[in-house]
Parts: sequence; C-alpha cells; structure tokens
Amino acid sequence: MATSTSYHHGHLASALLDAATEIAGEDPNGELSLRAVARRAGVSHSAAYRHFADKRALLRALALRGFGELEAILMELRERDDFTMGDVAAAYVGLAQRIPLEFRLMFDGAQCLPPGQPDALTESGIGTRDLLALVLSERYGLAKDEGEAFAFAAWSQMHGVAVLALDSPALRGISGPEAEGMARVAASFLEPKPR
Amino acid sequence: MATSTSYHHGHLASALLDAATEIAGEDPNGELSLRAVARRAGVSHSAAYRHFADKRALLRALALRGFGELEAILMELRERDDFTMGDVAAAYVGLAQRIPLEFRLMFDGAQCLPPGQPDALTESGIGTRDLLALVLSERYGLAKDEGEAFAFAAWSQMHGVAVLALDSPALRGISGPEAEGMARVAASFLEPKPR
DNA sequence: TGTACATCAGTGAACGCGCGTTCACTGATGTAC
DNA sequence: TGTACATCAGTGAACGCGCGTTCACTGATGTAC
Repeated sequence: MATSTSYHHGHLASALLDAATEIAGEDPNGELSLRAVARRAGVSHSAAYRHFADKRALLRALALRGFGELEAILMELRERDDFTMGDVAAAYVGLAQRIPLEFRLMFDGAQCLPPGQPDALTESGIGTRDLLALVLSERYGLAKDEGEAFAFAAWSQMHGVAVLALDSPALRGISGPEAEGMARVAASFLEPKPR
Repeated sequence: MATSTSYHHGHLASALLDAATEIAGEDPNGELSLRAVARRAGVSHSAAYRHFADKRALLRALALRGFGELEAILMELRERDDFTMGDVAAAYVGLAQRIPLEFRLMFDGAQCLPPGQPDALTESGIGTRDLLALVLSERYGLAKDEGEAFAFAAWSQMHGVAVLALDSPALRGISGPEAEGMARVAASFLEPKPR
C-alpha cells in the first residue's frame, strides 16, 4: 500500500472527503471549492478528477456519507425501546452541528445533483425517511399511515431546528448543546401521550 | 418623476429588488449575481452601487422585505380568532414557495451579513419570532413562557417543511399546494386540544 | 530474479468564465439669481 | 422666464480574482514472460 507521502496516495478519494469535512469544520459557513479541498489533502487539484467526475460528484459523495451517519444514528435509537422524541431530535440536530457540510448537502439538490433525474442521493433521502417512520412506528405502536405522517411531522421539526441553528442570523452562534436543548423542547410538543 | 426609459430611473433601488425576485421566480435554485439583477432591471451593473453599498446590502434588503411579508401574514392571521396551526403552517410554507429567494435570505446569515455584529436583519428575525409567539399565545390562551416554547416548536416545524420542499432532492419538484398540504398534516400534530 | 511494458494515479500549466468592485466619465435634474 | 452651476444617478471600460475543468506529461506500480 502506498504511504501518504508517496507519489501514489492510496486513499485519495476518501482523503478528499475528509479534507472537505475538515475545512467545513473550521469555517462552517464558507464556500467550499474543489481546489481548496485538494490543497488541504496535499494534492494538486486536478488529481481530484481521477476519483470524481466533477465537483458535484464529490459533493454528492459527501451527502451520501452524511445519510450513512444519519441511518446509523436511527439504527442505534431503534435498539433502545425507551427513547423519547426529544432524544431523536437532539441526535438529529447534533449530527447537523457535528458535520454541517454533509448535513447541508444531504438536503441540497441544487448543489449535488446534475440536471438529470432522481438518483442514489434522492433514494438515500427517501430511505432514511422511511427508516425514521419505521423506528417511530415501532416505538409508539403506530399503523403505517399514521406512522408516516407522524414521522414527517417530527422530521420537519427537527430539520427546522437544525437548519435554523446552523444558518439563521437570529440563532446562529448558538452552541451545539444549546441547539440540542432547543430541539428537545420543540420535540416535547410532539411526544405521544402514553395510553 | 423620471419615466422608466429616461436616463434617471427614479426607483432603481426597488426595481433592482423586483428584478432579483423575478429572476428567482424563474430559476429558484440558481445562483443570483448582482450583474444579472442589474441586467434584468435594464441598467448597467455599476448603477447598483448608487443604491447599495455592496451585494450583501442588496441581499439584506431582500431579506428585510421578506420579513415584512411574513409579519403581514401573521398580522392577518391575528385578525381571525379561529385559525388552526395548519393555517399558520400553510401560510408560512406558501410564502416560501411564492418568494423563495427572499425566504432563503431571511434565514441565511452567511450570505446577508457582513462579518460584523447583529444588525437590523437579526432584529427583524427576532421580532417576527416574538410576533408568532404573541399570535399563538392569544389564540390558544398560553402564558408567556409556554407561548414562546410552543411558538418555537411550531416555527421550527413549518420552517422545516418549507426548507425541505424548496431544496431537498427527496421533496423538490413538489407543487406549492402539495407543500402546503404537507405543512397542514405536520402541523396537525401540534394542534392544542381544546379545553 | 530480472526485464519490458501496459496501466494507473499523480502533476502543473493553461483555458475561459463570470464575478464583485472601482473609476473617470457624462447626461439629467433642480435650485439660485 | 432664462441662464450658470452644483448635485445626483447613470455609463462602460477595466481591475484582479478564484473558480471548475482540460490536457499533455511523468512517476510509480504490478503483471507477463
């Protein structure tokens, strides 16, 4: 295997994604350029084209990574049978705070998708939504339709908190834990009554 | 008063804002450039600098306009004493669909704000949030704290629906009325029980 | 084990592009006398 | 009412910039014999 200092990098594709995440961690609201990503990875910017067709493809890969993390979070919650809506919302908002770049890209078709049709990214989004519906239905004993509607109500709310905490001038600058606390308060209004 | 064809425009500042809105109406997901705005307004791009210090200032003016519209919507609801949470959410999401550019800018500090401190835009955001809390507290007879928490729960949810409908690959391409319908369904989970 | 060669993954120079912004200018307006 | 002039609101050429992308190239790798 090539070491990180050799001419051949070995894991450049994922190293580029890591570099992008790193940059975004330092300046969560900045624009991300392909050149900056390559620079951070210690590689010429044209090298990126060996691994991604274009900039959109790189961003799409980041978004897909983000969906993977979200699904892992949901699967973890599913293991427990006593989580609250507040737990779900806090986890969701926590993800957005931890990897804001990926989070934004997950829900930004304009930046990630080619003019073309629905693709893997769209499907990932739908799959995650369905997973949330499943997890909540199991937890609260909801029928399919009920569960889907409720999952959408919950998803949109936690998404709203996440987005507002990241971008809104009125809320930006809030700390991660504060944002998660607000998500919990908001989600408490959705907590189903025990029967 | 100068006519629209004379050398002096007369209302260039607001004409530029209108032009921006118009462009965004045609391509809601495109990037907006100051040059394109001036072009659309039929004016050289340097003319914009007679009215706005820089591009950020123009975007900020658009955001402020958006807050004005949102406040008008809330005041209208306030006139009625029988609106539902679904009505509020549908109105909010309808606004986002109608003027996506302004809507996005209202909640995008990175694009609108200079490196500087809280400004008129931030205050506008906070003012609107307080107005929502007031309107909902009146409608449902909530105490101050209760009203604020509930207003945040509602706001984040309708904001989530609005944002997802505009940007998310999984939901984009949805029509305005469909988006409003989804907002109603989501909001129904927040409707307080009558006592 | 050693050599020839195809393949792969990098480099770095160059491309054109549209952008935000500045500047010296000029045309129109309105006020003072 | 008519003229001189300051002020205001436009113009258009020019600036430098960083961007995404392409291309001919070269260094490293691994396989066939």
